[in-house]
Amino acid sequence: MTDSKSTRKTDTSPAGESGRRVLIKGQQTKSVIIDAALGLASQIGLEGLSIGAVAEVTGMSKSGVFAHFGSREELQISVIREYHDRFESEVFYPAMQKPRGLPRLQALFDNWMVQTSAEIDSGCIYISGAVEFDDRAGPVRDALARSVSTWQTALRRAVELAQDEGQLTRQSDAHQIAFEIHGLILALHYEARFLRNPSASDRARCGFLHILTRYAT
Amino acid sequence: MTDSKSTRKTDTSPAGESGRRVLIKGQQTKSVIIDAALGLASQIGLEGLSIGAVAEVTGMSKSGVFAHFGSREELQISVIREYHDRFESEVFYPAMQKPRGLPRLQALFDNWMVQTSAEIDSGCIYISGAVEFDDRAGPVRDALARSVSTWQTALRRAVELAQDEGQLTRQSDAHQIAFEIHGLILALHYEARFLRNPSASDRARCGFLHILTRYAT
DNA sequence: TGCAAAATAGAACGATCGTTCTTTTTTGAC
DNA sequence: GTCAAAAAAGAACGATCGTTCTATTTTGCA
Repeated sequence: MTDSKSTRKTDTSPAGESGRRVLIKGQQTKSVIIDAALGLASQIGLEGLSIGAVAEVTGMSKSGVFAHFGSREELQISVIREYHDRFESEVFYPAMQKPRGLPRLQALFDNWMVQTSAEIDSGCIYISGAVEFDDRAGPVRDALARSVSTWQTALRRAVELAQDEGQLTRQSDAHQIAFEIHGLILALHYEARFLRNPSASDRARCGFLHILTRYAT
Repeated sequence: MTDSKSTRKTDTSPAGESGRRVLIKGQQTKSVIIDAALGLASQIGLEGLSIGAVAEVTGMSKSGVFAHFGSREELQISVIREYHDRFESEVFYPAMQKPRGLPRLQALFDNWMVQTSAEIDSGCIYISGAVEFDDRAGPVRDALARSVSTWQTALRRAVELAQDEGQLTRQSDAHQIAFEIHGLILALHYEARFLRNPSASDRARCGFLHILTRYAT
C-alpha cells in the first residue's frame, strides 16, 4: 500500500506529438479485460471478482491480466469507471436531449428503468457494490461512492428543474423526491432479481406515477 | 452434497421423557456460535462469513465450530434462521399487539425503521443476502428467500387489513403499497449505511407519510 | 467414581486467492 | 530487418478457505 510502484499508468498516451493514434496493443487488451471484468463483477459482485476468473474468461494468464492494473483494487476501480461511463451514456446523456422539466425527468427514470431491467439478469454494481463496501474503507469504496453521488446529483438536479419550470410543487425538496425514486429502483432490483417477481417493473413504474401525481401542479 | 452425513441434528431434545432440561452443553455453545456468526455476517455478509473468523471470535478451534454444523452452508442457514427469529420478535410480534388497521401498519413500519436504523452500523442480512445470493441457487438462497417472503406477506396482510377497515383506499392493491414501503426501507439502508447520509431516516419517515396520505380515506 | 458419549482441539489436505519474480513472446519505431 | 521496450506467460510464494481425520478433553448419567 505504501510503496507507489504503479506498474503501468496508461492514461497518458505515449504518442507524444501526434495526438491521434490507434489504440496500441496494451490498451486494446486492457479494454477487453475491463469489459470481461465488468461482466463478471455484474454477476458475482466486485468482491467476488477474481483475477483468475478474468484471466480464464479472456483466455489470458493471471499475471498477464494482473500486469495491466498492478493490483486487484485497481482492477475493481477500472470496472467502476467503466460502469460509470456506460451508465452515463445510456441513462444520463440521452435524457439530456429532452427539454428540461418533466420530460427530462421522465426520460431519466425511463432510461434508468430500462437499465435496471436489463440488469435483472446481470446485476447492478451500484447496488451490489454498496452492500459489499458499505463498511469497508478504501479507494474502491471511494470510487463507488463518488460515481453514485454524481448520478444522484444529476437526478436531483432534474427534479429541481421540473420545480423551476413549475411542473412540480416545492412541498417537498428535490432531495426527498429523488430519495423516493431511488427507493423504487432499489425495490425493483430486489424483487425482480432476488425474488424473481415478474411484476416488479410494473410496480416501479406505477410508483413513479404516484410520485409525479402527488407533486404535480 | 449427496451423502447425508448430517453430523448432529440437535432439534430433537435428547431429554426424552422429562421434556424440561436446561440446555445441554453443545446447545449452549451452538447458540454462542450462531450469535457470533450473526454479528459477523451482519458486518461482512453471509458470503464473507468464514468458519475461521467465527472460531476466532468465539475463542474456539475451527473444527470445534465446524462440528456443530457440518458445513458452512448449514452455518449460514442457521444464521438466517436466527435473524428471522429476532426480526419476528422485534418487528412483527410487538406490532401485532396493536389494533388491526393503520395503528398496526404504522407500528410495523416504525419497528422496521428502528431495526433498520440500528442496522446502519451492523448491516441487514435480508438486504446484503439478497445481493449476494440473487443469482446463486441452493439451500442458503432458499432459506433467505423464504424468510423475506414470510415478512413481505405479513406486511402486505397489514396493508390489506387497513383497507378492510376502510382506513386505506383500494385504488392500489396491497402489493403495490407494500412495494413502495419496501423501497423506502431499501433507500434508507442504502443512503444511511453506504453514503453515510444522516438525513436518510427523516426521508424514509417522510416518504411513509406521503404514502399514507395518498391512500388515506 | 466410572465410563461411554458428546464436545472440542489439532494437524493436515487440496484448492484458490493476490502478488512477485523471471522468462519468453510480441510489438512497433528506426 | 534490428532491437529495445512493451506485453504476456509461467512458476512459485504465503495466506486463507472449507473440510476431513484423529486425538484429546469434557460432559453427564449409572
